[in-house]
Amino acid sequence: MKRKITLKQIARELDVSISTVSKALRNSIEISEDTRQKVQAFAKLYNYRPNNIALSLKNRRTKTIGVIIPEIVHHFFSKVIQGIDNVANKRGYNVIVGLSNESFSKEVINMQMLANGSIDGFILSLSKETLLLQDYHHFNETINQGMPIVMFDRVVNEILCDKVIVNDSNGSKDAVNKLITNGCKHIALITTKDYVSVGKLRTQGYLKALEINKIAPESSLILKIDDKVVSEDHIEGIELEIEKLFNNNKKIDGVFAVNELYAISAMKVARKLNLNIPEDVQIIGFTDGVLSKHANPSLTTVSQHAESMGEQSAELLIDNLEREDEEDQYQTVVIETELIERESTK
Amino acid sequence: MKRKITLKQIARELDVSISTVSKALRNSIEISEDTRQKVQAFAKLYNYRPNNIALSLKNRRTKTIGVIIPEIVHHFFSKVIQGIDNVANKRGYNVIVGLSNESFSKEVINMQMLANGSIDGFILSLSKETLLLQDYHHFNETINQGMPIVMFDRVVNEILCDKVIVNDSNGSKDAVNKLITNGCKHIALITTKDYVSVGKLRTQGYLKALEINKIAPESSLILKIDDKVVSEDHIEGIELEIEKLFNNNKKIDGVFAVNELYAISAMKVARKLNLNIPEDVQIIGFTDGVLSKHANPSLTTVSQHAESMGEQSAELLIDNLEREDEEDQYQTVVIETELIERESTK
DNA sequence: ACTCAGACCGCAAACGTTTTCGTGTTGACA
DNA sequence: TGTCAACACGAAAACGTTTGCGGTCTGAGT
Repeated sequence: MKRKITLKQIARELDVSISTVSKALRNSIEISEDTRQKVQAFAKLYNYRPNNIALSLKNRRTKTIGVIIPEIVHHFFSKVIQGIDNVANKRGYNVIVGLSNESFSKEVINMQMLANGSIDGFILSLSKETLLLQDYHHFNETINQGMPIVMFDRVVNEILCDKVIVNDSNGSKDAVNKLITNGCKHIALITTKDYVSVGKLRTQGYLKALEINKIAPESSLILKIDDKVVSEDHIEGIELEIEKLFNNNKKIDGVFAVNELYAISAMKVARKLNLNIPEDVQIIGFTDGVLSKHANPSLTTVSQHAESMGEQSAELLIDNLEREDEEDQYQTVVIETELIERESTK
Repeated sequence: MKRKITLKQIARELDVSISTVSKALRNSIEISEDTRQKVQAFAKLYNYRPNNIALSLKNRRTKTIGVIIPEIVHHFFSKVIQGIDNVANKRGYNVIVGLSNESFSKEVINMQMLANGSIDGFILSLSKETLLLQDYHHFNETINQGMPIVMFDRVVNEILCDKVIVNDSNGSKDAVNKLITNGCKHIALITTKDYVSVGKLRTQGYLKALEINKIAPESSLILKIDDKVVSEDHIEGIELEIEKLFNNNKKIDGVFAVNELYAISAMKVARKLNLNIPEDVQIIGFTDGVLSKHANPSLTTVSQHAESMGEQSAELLIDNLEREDEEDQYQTVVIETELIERESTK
């Protein structure tokens, strides 16, 4: 088990100086053809590769970007990471991930761990707890230290940085519009509490669509679910709430849910109540995940183009990192959604 | 925008030497109470944190582990990453991910990028192409350079390193056994081509269960699907093959599929052919993902405890990294599966 | 007054690079 | 033979840490 070979070892072995080796490997004209060949041959033989850490220290850049997301076992977020990884690789960067688990303190800790030289910039989506507490000091601190941040999906206006968001309200509006043109008269909304920015925006889209179509919103048709907890675990609670919603509003003939899980749960409840989909009730979800695609019946849904979000976030960040002039002109990229029609609507 | 503060700056500001600052911050008794307080106060004020890269260079360890997986938009793999991240965080390590996209060359490139000092060790699962080509030189090279590797799930015997695998054959055997005790007489197997190690093992488990129950295997009941391509995209092809399987074997009353997608596809086909689940045909899948849980009917499945796999892989790697004696005694941890019974079986 | 032990602190090396600036050796040319 | 450019290479600094060692005080003990 031989350790990785260094410039110093090559130098000693070939009886030249370290600088000569370095220059020879970088094809400097300062070095004679002879020595250059000799060094390069030797380096190739021993499979020399410059030590990344040393380079990072010298260049004061790591060519690594840090990604912090609330959870990774989630179609949307993993798709975003895939997008990030695509362009990061293409542009010579590595990706290091941190999971906040929707917790404020883990988000802070993770950022501190990475902000001390390990990475050049952040791409992140805020944890629910952070959104709830509205404590954003850690973002401002890292930005003040000259480390750029790109926020995606769950963003917050108070922070000045690049952002990539989806047109949540428009997407929702279109979805609800679709339900209305499909003949739905009493459309329920299953959404999150308002502190989740995307939930709020999607709620607005729902209301907008009703307004346009001159339908009076009924508060009894709007169910705001509070899932501070990680979603996977308390589905039963969700289903219970949805069942109450249905039972209290027998005339519901359409459902718009702000995420996949809520939509699937609504489907399950509807089935339990012997409602046929899409004949008796039509359902549309948000986020085009694997569940929507393979559900039975498959779910009409609003696609957020997660991979594209990741790609654009990465481009934005790397552009910023490699920009010479220090002119920080932050931009917000808005990605349009797309309604993917499947079997849960007529 | 002030850059991150360094020891040198603190030293200059307080008119002491760099070493004094360093020692003061680490509470060395060499430094007087006075200066210690002064330095620490100043450091706290300016929110000093030691530069990670410099530390990595000095200590020749990065406290970072590299994870290379075939794809991340995949419940199993993301769950493994979550497990890895759990213990990595707990033990003070960061996680940097690389995606091979099931491609051999991307796997090699990714490993080379990370092996040059960026990380202390690897946790990885082989790409399908690597398994097909059987070219493992990159693993041996990194191991020879003193960088430990832990392989999980898709492993290969030729490489000497720690491994974490699931008891594929046993899990499959139990599943098929379950079908048999549930009354199934003609059980189909939907599996992968043999070069995928786990597919092969699960096939063996299927055969074993038949053997134990004195049922003669029929080759016409075994469907080996070749999906070199990333799975998401060509589901139609899969369904077509499965439909042929059903049509050619009208007496099929049980299906064991080596992954979730195949199982779901089988369900879809069965439904299309007006077969009731679980009355006419019972189905069991492998991998307890989100699809199985929320399918309709929900899918009985063999859980691999993905998160636990990730955790154990990380423990194994970090133990190895932090072990003083160089005694490499590689171990293979076998994780037992668990049959999770849901609605797709009686 | 001399010695000596602490107490307190700085120097310098080391980790592995890259790069600037020198320095010594050629050969050509006057 | 002396001068000077071209050529080939080395020394050293820098990135930001940690740490062994040596140095300079002060005060106490003889």
